[in-house]
Amino acid sequence: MLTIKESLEKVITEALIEVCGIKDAKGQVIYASRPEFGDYQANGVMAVARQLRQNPRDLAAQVVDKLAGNTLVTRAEVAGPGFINIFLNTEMLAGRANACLADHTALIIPSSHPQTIVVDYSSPNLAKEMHVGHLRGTIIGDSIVRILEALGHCVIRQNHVGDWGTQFGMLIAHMNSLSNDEKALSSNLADLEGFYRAAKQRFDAEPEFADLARSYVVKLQQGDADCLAAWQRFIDESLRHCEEVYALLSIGLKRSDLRAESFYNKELPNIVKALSEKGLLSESEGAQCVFLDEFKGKDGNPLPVIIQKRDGGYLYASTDLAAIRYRSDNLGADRVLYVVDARQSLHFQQVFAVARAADFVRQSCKLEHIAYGTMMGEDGKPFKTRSGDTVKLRELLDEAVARARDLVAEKNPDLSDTEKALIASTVGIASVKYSDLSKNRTSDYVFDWSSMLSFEGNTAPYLLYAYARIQSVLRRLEEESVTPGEHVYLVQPEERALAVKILQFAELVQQLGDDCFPNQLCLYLYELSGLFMKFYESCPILKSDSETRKSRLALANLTAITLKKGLNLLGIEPLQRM
RNA sequence: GCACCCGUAGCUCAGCUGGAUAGAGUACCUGACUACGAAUCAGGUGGUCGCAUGUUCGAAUCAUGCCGGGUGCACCA
Repeated sequence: MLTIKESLEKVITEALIEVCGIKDAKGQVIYASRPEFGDYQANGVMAVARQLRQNPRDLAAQVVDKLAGNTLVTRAEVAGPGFINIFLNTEMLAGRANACLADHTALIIPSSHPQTIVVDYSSPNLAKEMHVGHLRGTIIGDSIVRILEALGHCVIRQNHVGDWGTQFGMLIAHMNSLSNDEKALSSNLADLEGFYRAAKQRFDAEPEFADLARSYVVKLQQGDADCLAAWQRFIDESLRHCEEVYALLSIGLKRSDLRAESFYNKELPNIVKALSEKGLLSESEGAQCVFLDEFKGKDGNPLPVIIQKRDGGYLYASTDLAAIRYRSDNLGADRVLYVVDARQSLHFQQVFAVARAADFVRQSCKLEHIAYGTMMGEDGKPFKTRSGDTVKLRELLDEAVARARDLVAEKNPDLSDTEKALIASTVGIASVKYSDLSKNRTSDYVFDWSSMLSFEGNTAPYLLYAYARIQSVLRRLEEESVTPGEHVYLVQPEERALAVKILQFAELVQQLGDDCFPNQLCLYLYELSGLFMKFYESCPILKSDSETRKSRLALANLTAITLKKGLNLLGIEPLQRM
C-alpha cells in the first residue's frame, strides 16, 4: 500500500523518465504551496529541462499527457516556469476515506522494512530529582517510540539511567551516617534534591567525609555487599520518584526497560581489552585513550576518548561503548537512537567513531544521535531559577494541573468534581507536553511558565477541544439512534480539504519514522483541527438532510479517529468532554 | 584557538530534499454565542528572513566571508 504522495511520486517520476530518458530523474512531488495550485505539485521537470536545455513547459506538458486516465488525478496542469499542479480525484479521496472508516488501521501505512530499533531516552541521573530539563528527552523519546511502533518496527526501549560513579560514594556516605535513625533516613530520602544538597555540602566542607565518600566509590565498584545494599536502597528510592513522574506523564518506561550504567560495569574491562587487541588503545598522561585523527581539541592537539582514567576508574565513554556493543550484538539492533541533549554531540560522534573502528557494531547497524536543544532562561542563558536552582518537573506538572482546574471550573461549572479533576489533569499535563513537543527539537528553547501553561491557540487544549466537540455531536446522534455511517461524499471545499488532510496522516507518520521530529506531528494535528473547525462552522451536521448528515458525521468521526491516533503518538490521551 | 548549533513579525516559534505572493500562535484593533460546545470562528495591523558576496531559471533554505548569541573541546556524566 502506498500513500497518495508516494503513488504520485512514482507515476510522475516514471512519466518523466519516459519523456526525458534520464534514469535518475525525480518527480519531486510536494504539497501544493497554494490552494489554487491544486493538492500536490511536481517540481522535478525544471531540473531535468535545464540538463537537457529544453523548454521546461513543453517537457511538463508531455509529462502531463502521460497522466491521462490516472485514477488518482482529475486534472494536472503546467504552471509558471514548469511546475505541474495536481488536482486529486475527489471520488478517489472519498473512497480512501471510507476505507479508513471501515478499517482504522489504514490511517497509518506500516513500514515496508520493519527493523529492530533501540531507543535510548529519558536516562535521568538517579542522584537527583527530575527537573524540567529532563522533560524534553523523556517526552520526545516517548513520542518517537510510539511512532516507530505504529510503523510496525520492533522497538526496544533503553533507560540508561545514571546510577554509577563518584557521586554515589558521597550519597552512600551520607546515608550511612543517618542509618541509625531509620525514620529520619526515609523522610530525608523522600526529598532527593535536599538529600543530594546535604551530601554535597558535607563533601565540600568535611575532608574526612570526602575521603570516606571516595573509598565507598571504590568499594562499590569492587562489589562490597554493604555498599551495594545501601546503594540499592538509594537507587530504589530514586527510581520510585522517576516512576511517579513517568506515570504522571504517561511515559511507557518500565523497570524492564532499565539498562543502567551499572549494568555495563562488569563489561568495562573487556572493552579495554578489546580496544587494546585492536591496537586502538594508547596511554597518555597515565590514562588509557583512543585517539582518532578526525577529532582535535584545544590548540589543535589530538583529542582523546578516555577509556580508563589514571586511577583505573572508567568514564561514561567506556560505558557507552559497552552499551553500543550490547545493543548491536545482544539486542540485534538495526538502528540505535540516542535521544540526548545536543551538548553531548561531540561525545557521541567520538563514541560512534570508536565503536565503528573497534567493530563493536555490525556494519548494518545505524547509530543516530537524536539531539535536542538546551533549555534557556528568559535572559537567554542556560536555565536557572532566581535562586539558582532548577525547577522540579513535579512542580511544573502540579502547577499546570492546578491552572487547568481553575479553568475547567470557570468554563464548565456543572461537571462533577471527579470529571473536573480528570479534565484538569489531562489538560494540564497535555499542555506541558505539547508546548515542548511542538517546538523543533534541535533549537534551544526558552523556559517560561506562561507559554508552558497556556491553554489558547496552538496548544493541546485546541486539539482536545476539537476532539471533544466531535464526541459531543456523536453523542447527540446516539440519542437519536442514528449510527455514524461510512458514506463519505465530498461536496463542500471544507469537506474535501479535511479529507485530504486526514489521508496525509500516513505520509506524515512515515516521514516521522525517518527524521524523528515530533513537532511536525503537532503542526499536522493543529492544522487538522483547524480544518475541522472550519468544516464545523460552515457545514452543519445535525441540521442537514439524511444523506449529507451521514456523510458529514462519518467525516467528523474519521477526524476524531485520526486526532486520537495522532495525540496517542504524542503520548496524549483525548477527552470525551472538557 | 578549533568544532557543532542558532539568528525569520513586539514576543514564542513553523517553514520538510532550493520552488510560485515568507506562515502560525500570542499581543493589539473590529466583528460573531436565544450555541451541532466562544478553550471557538471571521477579519485587520505587524517582516530589508543578522549583514555581504556567490551558485541557480529560482535562495529564508546551498557555498564563502563577516557580525551577534549558545554549546562543546583530558581523566564529571
